[in-house]
Amino acid sequence: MTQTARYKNTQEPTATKKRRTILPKQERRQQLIEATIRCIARDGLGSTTMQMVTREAGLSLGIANLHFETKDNLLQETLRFVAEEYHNGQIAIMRDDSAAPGERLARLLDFQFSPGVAQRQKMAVWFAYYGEASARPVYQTIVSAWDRAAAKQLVALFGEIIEDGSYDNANPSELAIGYSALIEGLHLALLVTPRDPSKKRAKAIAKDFLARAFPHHI
Amino acid sequence: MTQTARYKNTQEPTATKKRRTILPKQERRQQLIEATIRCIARDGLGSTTMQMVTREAGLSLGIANLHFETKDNLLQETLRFVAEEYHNGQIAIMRDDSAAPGERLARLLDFQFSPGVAQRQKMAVWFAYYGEASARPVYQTIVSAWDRAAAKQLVALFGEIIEDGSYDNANPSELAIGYSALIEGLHLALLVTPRDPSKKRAKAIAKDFLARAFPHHI
DNA sequence: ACAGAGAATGAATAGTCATTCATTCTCGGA
DNA sequence: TCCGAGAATGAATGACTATTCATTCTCTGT
Repeated sequence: MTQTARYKNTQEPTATKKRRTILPKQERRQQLIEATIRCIARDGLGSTTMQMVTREAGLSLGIANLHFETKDNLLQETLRFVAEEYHNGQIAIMRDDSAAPGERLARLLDFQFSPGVAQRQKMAVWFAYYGEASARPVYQTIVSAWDRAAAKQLVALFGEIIEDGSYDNANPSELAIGYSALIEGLHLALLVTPRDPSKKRAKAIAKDFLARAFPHHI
Repeated sequence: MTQTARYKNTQEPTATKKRRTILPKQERRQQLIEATIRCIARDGLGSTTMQMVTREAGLSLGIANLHFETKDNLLQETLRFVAEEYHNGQIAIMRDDSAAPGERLARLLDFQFSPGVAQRQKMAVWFAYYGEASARPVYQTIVSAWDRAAAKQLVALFGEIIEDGSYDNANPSELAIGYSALIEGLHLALLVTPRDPSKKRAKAIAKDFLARAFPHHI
């Protein structure tokens, strides 16, 4: 077969053809990452295809390979984006010296159950990657770099609060691991059975954990 | 091409051919489910193929379809097996009337961090399915049926303990959701970064949660 | 107005995978 | 010993998918 027939113009007389748009690399990449997030949330990491992602973005099949080289790379960059967003937000709150420790703690709790973070789409992406983490060390690497930084900040914040309130019997790093695990577990519960607990109740449960540890601050 | 050449015996003169074994349906099914668990833990749910599972079981490619009809069904049965094992164990401990409530709680904690439950392989399978849960309602259905039963038992046990210890300010269902979430979060942490926290430390953190809620019982 | 730089497109390619089923093998009962 | 039921095998099939790249389109600079 020759190649002469490959590029016949198949535009339908009735269909209005979408105008091809050109954007800077960074904007296209972000657009594709956001389409990937929606696809993973809707169809799962395992059955997300390049076709689905590019169609979701309203672009052509080849575009993702043009900007990310491979599917694997697109998925890694998507995880990196979600992980950065979550951990940057947390760290910024915890590092804000203009607020008292108790205030920072309250803001952290708000953030962790805010619509931006605790939305179905983001949590679905988060746990889709965790699900593959045991088989794909690169996912662990991407997340754990950010995780360590956030964990360090949380230990520091808890340390301040413990000193401030003279809480005996309270080990900041044990409490920090416990609190982080509780938050992840509550997010998972929200993802799997969103009605029980509700987001509001999940937040109240996390608050209760903090109130038991730091009664004078909550 | 005719079919005459398809079934030539290709046995190598040097290779010893494995004898074909025949087993009852139930044993073959269990053998395949266990091979599936190992594959998911090693390679991830997304890249587990029928070829890998049957090879892992030391059997032929067609055997899984013979016993499970489809791959999808094999995966569902595998999840069902893991979910049943975990939740049955929990429920049996919580329902054991011969032990005092505090004793049952201690046994539950032991169980949740026992080698059988908190092993890498099982946790990997668990979270692999959670990762797809938002896209596959059938996974939610399988897990949540068992989850509800275990949650109910846990609320009952916490209720007994609260009454027994006259703990004020303690709501059994809020505490039960919190405790379950904490355990899941700790399991996730063990899966993603097994060294930090260690299994021992994770258990201590869960114990600390219980000690804060029920100081006279732990 | 126009050229050319490079962004975007999508048909074709090459590879992988679940599933089927003709055939082979095993074993318990006759 | 031999037969038939049905368990097991694995080559072939058909469907699907990541990636490539020849071609088309858009826009900037002259």
